[in-house]
This record gives sequence, structure tokens and C-alpha cells, in this order.
Amino acid sequence: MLEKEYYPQQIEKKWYETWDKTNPYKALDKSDKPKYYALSMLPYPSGKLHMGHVRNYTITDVIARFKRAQGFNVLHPIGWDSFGLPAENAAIQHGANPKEWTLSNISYMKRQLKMLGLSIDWDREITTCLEDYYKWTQWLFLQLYKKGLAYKKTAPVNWCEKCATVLANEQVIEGKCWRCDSEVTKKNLSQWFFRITDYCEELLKDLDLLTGWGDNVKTMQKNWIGKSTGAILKFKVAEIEGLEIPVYTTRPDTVYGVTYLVVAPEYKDIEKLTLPQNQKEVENYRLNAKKLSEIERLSTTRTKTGVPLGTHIINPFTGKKCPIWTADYALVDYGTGAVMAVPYHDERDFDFAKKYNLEMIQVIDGVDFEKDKVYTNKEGTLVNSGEFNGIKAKDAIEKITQYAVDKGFGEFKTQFRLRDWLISRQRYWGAPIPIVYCPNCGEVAVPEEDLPVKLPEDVDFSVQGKSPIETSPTFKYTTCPKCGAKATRDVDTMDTFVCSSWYYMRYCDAKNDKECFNREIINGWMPVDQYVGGIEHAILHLLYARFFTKALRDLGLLNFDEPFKNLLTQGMVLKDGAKMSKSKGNTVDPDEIYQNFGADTARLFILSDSPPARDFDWTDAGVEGCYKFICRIYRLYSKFQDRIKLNYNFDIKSLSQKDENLVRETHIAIKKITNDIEQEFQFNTVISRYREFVNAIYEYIKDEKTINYEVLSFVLLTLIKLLSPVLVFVSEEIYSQFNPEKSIHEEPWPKFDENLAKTSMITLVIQVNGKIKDKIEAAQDLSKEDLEKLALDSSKVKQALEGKNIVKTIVIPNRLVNIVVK
RNA sequence: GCCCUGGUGGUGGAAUCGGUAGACACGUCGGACUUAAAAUCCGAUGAGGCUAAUAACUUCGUGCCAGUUCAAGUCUGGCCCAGGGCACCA
Repeated sequence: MLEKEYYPQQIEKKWYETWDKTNPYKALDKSDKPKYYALSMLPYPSGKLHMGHVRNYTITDVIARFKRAQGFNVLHPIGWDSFGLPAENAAIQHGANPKEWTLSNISYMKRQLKMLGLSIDWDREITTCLEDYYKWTQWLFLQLYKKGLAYKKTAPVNWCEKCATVLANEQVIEGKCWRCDSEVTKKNLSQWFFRITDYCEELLKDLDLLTGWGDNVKTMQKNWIGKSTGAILKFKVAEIEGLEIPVYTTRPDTVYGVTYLVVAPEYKDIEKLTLPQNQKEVENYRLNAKKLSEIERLSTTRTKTGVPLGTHIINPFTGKKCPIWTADYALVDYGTGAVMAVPYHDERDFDFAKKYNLEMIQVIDGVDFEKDKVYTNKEGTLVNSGEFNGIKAKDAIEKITQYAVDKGFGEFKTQFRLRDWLISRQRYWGAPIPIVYCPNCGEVAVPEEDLPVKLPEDVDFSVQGKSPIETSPTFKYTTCPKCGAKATRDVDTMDTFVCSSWYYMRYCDAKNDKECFNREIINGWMPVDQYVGGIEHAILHLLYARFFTKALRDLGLLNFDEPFKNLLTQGMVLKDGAKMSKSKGNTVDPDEIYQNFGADTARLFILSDSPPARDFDWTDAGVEGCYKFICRIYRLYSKFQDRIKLNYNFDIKSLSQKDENLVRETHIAIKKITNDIEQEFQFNTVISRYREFVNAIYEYIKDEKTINYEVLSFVLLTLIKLLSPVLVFVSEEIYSQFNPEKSIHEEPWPKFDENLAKTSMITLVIQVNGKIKDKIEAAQDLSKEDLEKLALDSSKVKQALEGKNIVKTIVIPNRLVNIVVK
């Protein structure tokens, strides 16, 4: 028996405990059904679930349940991205072991996830900080290493003093650490890199394959990869025999306008290029550039500065001698570190030349060229450019480069902005890099059979300035796997982005202890059909995961090119117009919502007000409104529970108009809800449809004497199935009253009849000169002639037409008639 | 500066193809039920004009300005604003 009123706590407890025992959403590796892989970004176990998680996992869960009901074999897993700095920092502050701290967070959050009613296959849960996972992260590292995709080099790296760690370029935001927001400085260290730049071209090109991704994300990735095409041109130094400065340029067409050349303050040959009388000034400038770089980066109104070196280059096209300067607007790690300056046709060069009174030569002319203004337009034609005069700038790019190639002082060049991925971290809480340094053999890979290289437990977390891992007496010192000599381990751990670059593959074969995943199984499940997560991962995580997929494909471990077919980037959860955060004190604890309203209310509300991609504003009134709506639904079933039967039976032709209308409303609801989920996952409108449908049912039952219980059974059993992906607990509770044999979640998705999924009558809108004059009820699918006749019959229309000539009449079937008059 | 996304009532947001702008809610107001309140149910609700208030009628309204069209939130061109991303990338 259903209670008279809705008590979510009782209902949810009962089903949550049942599902916890039976794990009813096991995904089968072998099935006759088509596969569907629904994936949420794996959570970092920070302590408690927040509303962003609730939104993310509810969206994915509804998709998973919908697809399951539609007959797909659905994989819907979850796991824990559980390595990383916060665990280590928090552990230090709380005096606990990072592992214990992390695992206790996981168990707390796991309980919260289960209470949310997610249809997850819990047998596939993974935890990246446990040996059975990071063993395979290390194994994958070794495969990349063998393929030459992991390599070590000394490089100036971004160093965060506070975190005592190296940061990837991607983790430096406006010169500050992405996590703690403190200043980042440079430091030279020997580091491991992944050769992601080998895949620049493919990572860029394959964005076109990702038709299920938003343009915003694709554009961000495109800009990040930053392809540009141009040329390398070599300039001889006038004062030093045999020395050349190559420059990279996208505008070789402007080479006749070069009036000076700039090298970065850190340029390798800068000392050679500096004349003795300029030495002091240059030295000062370079020191300043180094010191200022951090502060300067923050200034938005930076004016360009620089000093001349005293030497000159000779333009091979013109023979012209031009001074060499150093200036910090040239970047040492982009292109060649040197720039050919063409003041009239480049904004930066223009500003710089104005400031230092350097020569300007116009080499491109167009209608809108103005003296004393920079002209970067490529539409113009070349002037003052010797034999190239009169050629369009666009064509000159190739012609001039070809000329340089032929003469031996240039080449075509494609340049990317993307750098190799620095993965070493001087931290404890990560997967150790499986490399040993032997005095005899050098750098030696740990043999695969010796994996995992376990994280030591005997460490001192209170040390500063170096990784706690180095304080372990047992970890660092080992023997060489090749020659047996005394050797040391690499004490660095891997960036957590490495762990999260392949986790979605491990889900496919999570329990495999022989290999990281079975090739057949993973090829069966992958690629992910729908990936759901925050826009903040648009660049880093998604780019790294794409790189991993391509690299593992080339290693022969899998046979697909892209990991994520469709991507849904969900918006943030706000409260009172601001992002929910602990510091603002405007967070909402899921447990509190479960307690007061139940998880079904939380699920319903988080989907209701905004489309998934937009930001969502959490309001207490909204939560209550959703709770009341569930009460309204529950009362409906409670009231009619004795009259609802599974084996209803009626003939549409013999129904009263009222009954027929409700049957039509039901088919309309199925159609619209199905479409709204399938297209774009518009859950906010799905929920509006629910409400419209429930309103129609209430309208129907107003007069109890006329209720047809066969029809009502059909309608209410359809409604409960439509609600079931969202209201997972209450729908199960209600349905179990009518069918104790089967879960609502195993029932197939309702089908609609196209002929019944429309109202019997339509509202015909009649306009005269585009202004609405009348609205009349008409039958569906009348001919154009009939509609026109109906329109002309309207007395209001007749009145409006009086004394006027009809020029033409436009008829849109089932919608409107527009009569144009003079 | 460049790139992406968006701009619709008091609020969140609807609106296949260009075809009734404001679905569905929240809020507000009014009514029923109740000794009373809560809950529930029913109704009104873009702004203005004309009416004694109503019904009817009518004007204006989807960031701004122009255009295409019988018809524009939707298409085209130009601008403004907000949010996010990148930022001296040669």
C-alpha cells in the first residue's frame, strides 16, 4: 500500500539499501544489445560531494537510464581521481597519512553518491591511488618510454615555492600557481616529458571528427595547439663571419620592409652578438628582464622596451644592413627566439619603432593605407619589394618563401604553440616514475614484472623544499635491474593528469590483473558515447586524454582514434548569482537536501531550471517547488492505487472525446520528452513536459464520475515510466505496488503513435497584413483551400477586409492564414 | 586586442522549417477549504492606451541600428553590453 502522503526518507532508504546489496546496473561485456558508454568526469575525493558533482552525475545518470530503457547495453561507471596535491597538503595539516585521508573521503562520498540513486556499475569502480590501478599507469609510462614518447631533459621549469613543485605551462595562470595562486618562478631541473607535440597535427585535424563536441571547446583546443604556417628566413650577421640568425615569420611577404631585428633577452647567441661598447647596457637589460618578468607579466599596459646590441644583420633580399636589438617582446621559446621587424606591417614592431625612432618602410599598399598607421592587411599588393612589386601580399607569402628556399636562405615552416607535456612532480602523493639510475647502466626502466613501484609508507611529511618521498630510507636506494649494482630510484611522481588520461579505458576491464585492459573488451566499449563534465577541463584533461588514446593506438593497444564521441560541458552551480564556494559560505550540502526533501527532489531540481550547458542558480524556493511537485504526483497514485491495473484495455475509436484527448496528451508527452532527451539533453524542458502532462491528468480527474479507469491506468503507468530516469526512488516505490515482479527501471521506454501524438483540433491563426485578427478551432490536416475558406468566413476577418483588395493569401497548413490586402 | 558563448516579463527560462512571443515554473495578487494557520485546490499576472472598472478594440514590446520577407526572437550587415578562454605566438 502507498501511504497517503509522500515520505521520501522511508522510500529512499528502502530502495537504496536494496540496490546497494544487488548492484542491479552491472554492465555486460558481451551482449546482443548495442553498447552505450555514458561517462562522468571522475571526481577528486576532496571530502564531500558538492552540487557541481550532483549536477554532473545526475545528468549522466538520466542519460544512462534513458538509454538502458531504450534497449542499450549501458556502461555507466565511476571512480576516484585520488592522487594529487590537496590530499598531501590536507594530510600534512591534519597529521594523517594521505592514503587514509583519501580513502576515508572516498567512502564518505561514495555513500553520498549511492544515496543519490545513481545507476552505476559499482563492480567497475576504480581508485587511481591504489596499486591495482597505478601499477598500470606505470606500465603505460614504460610503453611510452620504449616508444620514445617519454623522455627526460633539463629545462627551465615553472617552480612554485609554496607547493615546492614544478608546474606545467598549463598550470600557470597569469604567472601564478593554478592551485595556490602564488608567484611562479623559474628553476632548472631534469624532468620527464611526454612527447605530445608529435601529435600536434593529428590532435588539430581530428577535432573535425568530433561533431558531438561544442564549438567553444574545439576552438579552445585549436587555439591551445596554435598552429601557424610561415617560413624560416636566415639573416647573416654583418660583423661576425659565419653567424646567422634564423627567424620565424608568418609574413615573409613583408621581408623587404625589415628595418631591424629583435632577439629575446635569453637568446643563445646574444653575448656573441653584443659589441663591447653595448655590453653594459645589454647586460642590465637582460638582468632586468629576468627580474621584472613576473611582475611585468601582470601589467596589462606594458610598453615595449629594448636595447640595441650594436651588431647588424644583412637582409638577403635587399642587402640592407639593419640593427639588431634585444627586447622582451621576443619570446625565447617560440619560433627561433628571434623576430624580423617590419614596423609598417606589424603592430608590435610599429609600437617599438615609434618609441625608438626606428626606420619604417612601406612594402604593402592598399586602398586603406594611411601614413603613420600600422597596416596589417593581407589584401594589399607589394611595393618597394624589388621584383615582387605588384604581387598580392597573399600570393607573395609563398613566392618569397620559395625564392628564399631556392637561394638557400629560407624554408617553409609550420609552427605550433603546444609544448611537450611535463609530467614530473616533486611530490609524494602520485604514481612513482618507474625508472632507476645506475652508475654503470645509466637510466634503466623498471622491468614490467617488478611493477608496481610501490609508494613507500615510511616517510616524513613534515619536510620542506623536497619531496617527502626522499625521506623514505627504503625507497630511494635500490639495485639496478640490469647489473645488480647499487642504484637510486627516480623520486618524482607523475602528474595526476596522467592517471586521468586513461581511466575511462580501465573501466571497460577494471578487474584485469594481467594487463591494463583487454584489447577486445576495450574496443567493444570504446569510444565513450557521451562524456559529461565541467568546461574547466576543456583544454588540459581532454587534450591529454586524446593524446593518450592516439599514442596507445600507435602502440597497438587499441584501435580507435578519439576517446570521446560526444561531449556535454555542463555549467556551474550558482547560489544567489555567485559560484558556490566554501569561502563565500553559500554552499549547499547534499546530505541536508536528502534529509529534508530526498534525493529525488535534488535530482529533479538540479535538472529543472536551466539547460545543462548553462549555469544553474540554486534557490531554496526552487527546491521546495520540486518537492511539492513530487507530492502532487505521489498523491495521484496514492488516490487511485486500487483502480490502476497493469492489463488495461481500451479501443481508441470507442472512447469519449475527453478520454481520447487524454490519450492524445499521453502520446504527445512521450513524443516530446523522448525528443527533448535525445536532442541536446534538454532536461529543463523535459521537466516542463512532466508538469504539463500532470496538469492535464489533474484536469481529467476533476470530474470523478467520468473517469475511464482503463485509460487512467494506461496514462498513469506511462507517466511513471517517463518519470523513472529522473525520480528513481519514488517511481520504483510506486511501480512496485502495481508490479512487484519487476523494477520500473527494467521496463522499456514507452512508444508513441505518430497519429495520436497530436491534438484532434488545431488553433488556426488568421492574420491580415501580418496582424492577428482571429483564432479559430479547426480540424487537423485540412487542405489549403478549406483553411482559406474558413479564414474568409470569419466575421472579424470580413470586417478587416472591408473595402480592400486581396493581393495574395498565404496558407501554412495546421498553423495560419495570412491575407495580404491593399 | 583576439577567440568562444550569451543578451527574451519582477525571476529561471520556452518557442522544429522564419508562421499565435513569453510554454513550464518561481514570485506576487485574488478566491475556495479551515475556528485559524500550514498544506491543498481554483483563477489573474509583459508594458501602455481607450473605457466608470469590465468585455471588446488598439499601440508598443525578444540588447541597439539598418536590411530581406506577406511574416523576423529566429535570416543578412553593422554596432553595444555581459560571462568565459587566450593573451607580446612574430
